[in-house]
Amino acid sequence: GIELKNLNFDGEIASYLLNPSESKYDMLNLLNQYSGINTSGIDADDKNGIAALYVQKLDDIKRNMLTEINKHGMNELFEKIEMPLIEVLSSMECLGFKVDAQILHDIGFELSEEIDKLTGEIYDIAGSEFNINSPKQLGVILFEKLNLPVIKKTKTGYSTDAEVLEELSDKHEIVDKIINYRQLVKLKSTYTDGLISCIGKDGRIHSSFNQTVTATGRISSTEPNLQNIPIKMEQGRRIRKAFVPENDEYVIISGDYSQIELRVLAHISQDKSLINSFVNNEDIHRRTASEVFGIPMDEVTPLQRSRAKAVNFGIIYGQSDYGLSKELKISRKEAKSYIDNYFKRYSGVKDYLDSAILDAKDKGYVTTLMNRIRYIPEINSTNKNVKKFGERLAMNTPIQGSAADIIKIAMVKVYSRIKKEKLKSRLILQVHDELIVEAYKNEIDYMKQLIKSEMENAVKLSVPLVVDINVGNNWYEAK
DNA sequence: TCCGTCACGCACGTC
DNA sequence: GACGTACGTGACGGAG
Repeated sequence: GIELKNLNFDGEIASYLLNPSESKYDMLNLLNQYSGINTSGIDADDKNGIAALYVQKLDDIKRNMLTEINKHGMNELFEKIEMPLIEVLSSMECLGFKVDAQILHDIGFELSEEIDKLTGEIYDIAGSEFNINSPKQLGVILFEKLNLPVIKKTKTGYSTDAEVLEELSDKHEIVDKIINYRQLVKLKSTYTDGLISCIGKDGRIHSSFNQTVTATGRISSTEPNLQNIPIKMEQGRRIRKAFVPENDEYVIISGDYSQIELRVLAHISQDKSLINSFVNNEDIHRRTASEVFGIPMDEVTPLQRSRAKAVNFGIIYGQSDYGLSKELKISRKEAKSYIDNYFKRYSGVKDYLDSAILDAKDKGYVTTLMNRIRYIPEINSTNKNVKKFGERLAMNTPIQGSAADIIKIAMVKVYSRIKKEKLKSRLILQVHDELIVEAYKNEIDYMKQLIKSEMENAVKLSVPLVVDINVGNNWYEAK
């Protein structure tokens, strides 16, 4: 019942923009960095004293922070994006997402039955009962009792992750059952039972959205995390059927950016070929396959397209030939040839990625479209692995972070139009490249148009931004 | 000795 | 590349 008004400065957020890698933005920290006073004598447990001092020094802190923000050209990012976003996120938290507990219970019950059945079968095959959830105990069964080959080790013992199990699957009948068991237990514990326990008295789930957690500018979601609800596998995807509108006067509308990160890459690199692909609205992975494998677009096989897709992902992450070879289960040499071919055909991308690394080296940080910064100290490490990691950060952060800038702009615009036009529809969720609106039925067509145009026109790039809109009676259907 | 709390590593869900 | 959560495990400390 209380409306937030006249928010114009938030010290935590200002400080986050000045260094998004910091783990805490508490008052003692801010005093220490921006008030100009010496905080070494302050007792960290004296919360009241710190708060009093913070308020006393607030004018200085604010002025110093704004000076720094100004120096980095982040005025617009701060004033027009992050500050207005506070109210948007607050609204999304308060509204929440209605969840049908019965659907989750039903799915949970099915999962329990299957888990029990698998558990019995696994015990029978193993010849003994043990805790399948314990990697330690599972390791003993697989690698000591059944004598399966050890593929990989962790700090503490045998690795039993999905990649390892995949490789062992044709060596012993127990392995597939364990893979299956793991999937089902994940669904049940995290998504069925986990989500049910988060449903509020109003029948809705109210996640927390944190604006100062990620180093790239993305927002994060906790208690529960609504940004990792299953979608890839049909079995898990059904969880989304439980996310429903308030009542039959509403529907769920989802608007998601098509290939936003590759479009951002096309824009910031100004690579001619990549820009051309998007301007001509081509199937981007098919085009990449055609370039990397040197064949016409209409001769690209499904396998080639899927490999090209992995190459595109790899480019965004700054992935090495080693990383790509593992991803595609091909030799390092073959992976290297894919990447080399890619950079030959998209030389603008290569030049840009090199320049991002140079930026990180001589300025110490990289920036996004809206001048958001991230320091990359790792890049000067004498440890080769740490240095390589820093290089990947330098390549990935401007891409991931610019995409985050763009959807934040869209969120502020969608939210303020809904508010100004007194619409009954409401923005309830963001999942990095997707916005979800609980839309009043009379407003469906209007909202589809509103979401699409505000998202697509959030910024002007050298390539079009394309948004796909879907409507349904639950989150599952709105895809 | 028992029990609760905590930090950590591992595994895995999303974009 | 960016996250958050569940679970098992081992260390720790207070209560009995």
